[in-house]
Amino acid sequence: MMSQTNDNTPKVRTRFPPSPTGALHIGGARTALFNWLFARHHGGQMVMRLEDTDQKRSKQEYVESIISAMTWLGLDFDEGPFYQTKRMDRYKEVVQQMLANGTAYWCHCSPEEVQAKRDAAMASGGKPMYDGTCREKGLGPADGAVVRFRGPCEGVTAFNDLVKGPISFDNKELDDLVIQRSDGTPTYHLAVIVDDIDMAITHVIRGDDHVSNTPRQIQLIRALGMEPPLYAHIPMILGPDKKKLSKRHGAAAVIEYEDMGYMPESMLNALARLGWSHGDQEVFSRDELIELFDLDAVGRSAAVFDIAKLNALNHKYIQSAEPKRLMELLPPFLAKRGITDYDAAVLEKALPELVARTENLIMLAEWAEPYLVADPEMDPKAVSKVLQKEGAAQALDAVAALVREIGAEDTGAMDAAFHKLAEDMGVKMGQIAQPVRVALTGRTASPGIFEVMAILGSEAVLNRLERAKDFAA
RNA sequence: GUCCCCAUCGUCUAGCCAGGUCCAGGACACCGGCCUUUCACGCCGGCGACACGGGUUCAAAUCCCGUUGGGGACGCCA
Repeated sequence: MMSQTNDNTPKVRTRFPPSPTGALHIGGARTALFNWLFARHHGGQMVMRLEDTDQKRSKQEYVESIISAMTWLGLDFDEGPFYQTKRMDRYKEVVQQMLANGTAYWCHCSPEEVQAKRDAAMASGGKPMYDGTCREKGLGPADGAVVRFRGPCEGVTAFNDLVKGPISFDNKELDDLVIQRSDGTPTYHLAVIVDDIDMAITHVIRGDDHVSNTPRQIQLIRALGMEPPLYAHIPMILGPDKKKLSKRHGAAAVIEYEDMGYMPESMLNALARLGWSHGDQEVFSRDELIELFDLDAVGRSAAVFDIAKLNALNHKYIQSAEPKRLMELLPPFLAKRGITDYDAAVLEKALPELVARTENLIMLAEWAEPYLVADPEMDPKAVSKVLQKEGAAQALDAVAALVREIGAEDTGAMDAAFHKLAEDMGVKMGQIAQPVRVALTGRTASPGIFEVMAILGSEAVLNRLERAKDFAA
């Protein structure tokens, strides 16, 4: 159904049209992703458009934050960003055209009058709609007048939604909506359809909160003698309480996840799996997503965004990431811990031992710290629980001797030496390894002790062993 | 209120369109075990769902109707 089978079929062009009244949220990002994937999969294009006609709420800083969130996710666009506020003349022109061909009319009803009629309709059990008072009056422009669409009163407006299937609305349910405000600016519906047509959009992929907007937009487009694009309404994303995802649910802005230590590839993967699937596959690279994504595998029901799943994915991605990739993502997180000057070679050596233990970049930085600073902070609990125990000082001395003899870098030999030492001292491995671990890292948890020694190198190991004796009993 | 949409484990979902291979599969989470010098990783196992009621059919998670529940829309917001 979606494949482009003949040359007359226009090339796929999708659009992502956020209104710059806030940061890019999970839901918007998923919409952007689906539009982007669909366009990329079909070798088409995505255009970026900013629906900023609400000049009170739209801000340039939001434009920048939305685009930077998209950049973080790697969602680029082929055209734009276009600003609706820069296309006002065009919208006015279209309104004039509709006024001229009779598909729109001037309405002099005041907002208060209209609202009163709506309330009355609602009170008597009907749908709150404009009653068409000015529809046949043949009025002209006036102070405070708006322009309304002259919608069909009979029949149905139907469309075949690419994810939900056939949907139809009785035209009686649709009232004559305002297309131009009294200040001369266009309303949302008018601006959207003009843009979708002018920008040659072939597929409108958006949240299913727009389903009921669709018949009106189709009518508007037809009133201009044009054919509407195809529509695909994707299910909404809900919070854990099954309500529309919002700030109440904690981090909803995509960009916050960057600061929380998530890799963009994790986020992309998690977003893709919300409402879309490919059999039992859970992990997808960007390229796989492009290759496999299509609208027919998009589900119809709303999905709850589960942070635990994102965590699991992030863990997986960190674990399988190239050290190089991690090293380019890590500096900001290290800097937050005050670590700006460190030996990159040590970090690179440590990384493979650390990744299995962390599910985000914040944790990774935390785990990396003891290897990157000269005197890692000693956890008081670790000191009292391990270092200040009977035999800890002797173990430290014995290990120092081993290091001088074998060198901390020879993991295999050190392993053997530790076992022999434990046997000679008549203690369990843990009674040697734990004091050494605390001495070397300041903590009770770390990678394997031999790996830790190899990462640090003989010199640092000896220094730390010596230093730890001050803490030992 | 009216209209529209949706309904499989706690969560994301496969299966549904082309009914039997499904006493429903995977992933995350959770629980237990193994591994083990710590913390993890990993591995093995467990718990756990077709919203309800009718119908069609030899046979329904799959098709139809209804009920219930949820969501959305009904702006001179987008």
